[in-house]
Amino acid sequence: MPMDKTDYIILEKLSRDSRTHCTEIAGDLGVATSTVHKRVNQLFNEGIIEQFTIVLNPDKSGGNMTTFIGINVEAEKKDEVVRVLKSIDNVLEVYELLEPYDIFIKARTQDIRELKEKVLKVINGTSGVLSTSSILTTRRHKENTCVIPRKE
Amino acid sequence: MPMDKTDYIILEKLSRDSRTHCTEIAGDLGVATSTVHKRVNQLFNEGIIEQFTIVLNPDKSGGNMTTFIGINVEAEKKDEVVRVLKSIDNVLEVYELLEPYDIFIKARTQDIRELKEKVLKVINGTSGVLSTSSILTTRRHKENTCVIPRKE
DNA sequence: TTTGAAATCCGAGGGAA
DNA sequence: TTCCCTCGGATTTCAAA
Repeated sequence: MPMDKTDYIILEKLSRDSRTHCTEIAGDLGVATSTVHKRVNQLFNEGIIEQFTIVLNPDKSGGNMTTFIGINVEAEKKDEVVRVLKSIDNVLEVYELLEPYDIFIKARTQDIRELKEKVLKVINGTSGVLSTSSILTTRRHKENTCVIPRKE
Repeated sequence: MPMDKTDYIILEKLSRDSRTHCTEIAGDLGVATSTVHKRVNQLFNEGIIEQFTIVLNPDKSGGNMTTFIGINVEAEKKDEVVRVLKSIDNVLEVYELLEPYDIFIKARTQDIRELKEKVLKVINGTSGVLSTSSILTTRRHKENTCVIPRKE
């Protein structure tokens, strides 16, 4: 079933603060609390909401160094390399692409030392990896998790 | 004040599901509910927890095409370009770096058409932008928001 | 700081429109 | 579907250790 304007508003509010009470959302929308409650459950059961989570401040927790790494691999070992990459905590994102790399990842570490120890060393020690190319960032200006759908 | 093991466990549980009841966490930890409640508030007030949010399934909401774009700009116009980039909904992340680009961004769109219309057109129409280089991805294997700190 | 109890408020489910 | 209502349970606060 397709989402309507009410769903978009719910998603937008939850995205801003997932602790927002159904009561409050219902008040803003002018509908019953139980209606919002059911909508949220539906959105979750349909998989539109993947999960409720928290965003940690990297400066104060796991580290604030972001590095993007392009990886070229032997074609037949790509799936295995992807599996290894996904298992590394410091590797937050893993993508497949056509060129100029086979795989592209985003790593988050405390510093260069941790990047080398926990990420690069593991990658370069993985069978099938031909080459890596790191793009080190110096500052993070924005980091959102998803595009909030427009309320058409 | 530094985080202890209890805090790490709370963060890990909330990260998995931010709707987890304080009661449940308290039960697992063997402490009082009010203790967990206070800890969570502290973590939030100290800014360690940046926000409570939801993760949307890109396939079913805003789009599932991820593109990384390297941008070179005139040095004196960098800040202004960053400001423009941050304001684009489809640009989820914005980083500064030294080389081979001045700015590196992650964009999320429904398709290539939207990428061109809502992202590339805007970027190339921004004063100070010298060149852009797009890395198109074909598949998303993993996408986490943050490294969950280890319970030392 | 943690706790335990008290009071308020919310979430969850069922039945009617 | 949405709404109303109610019960069980969670959140929140605070005094005491």
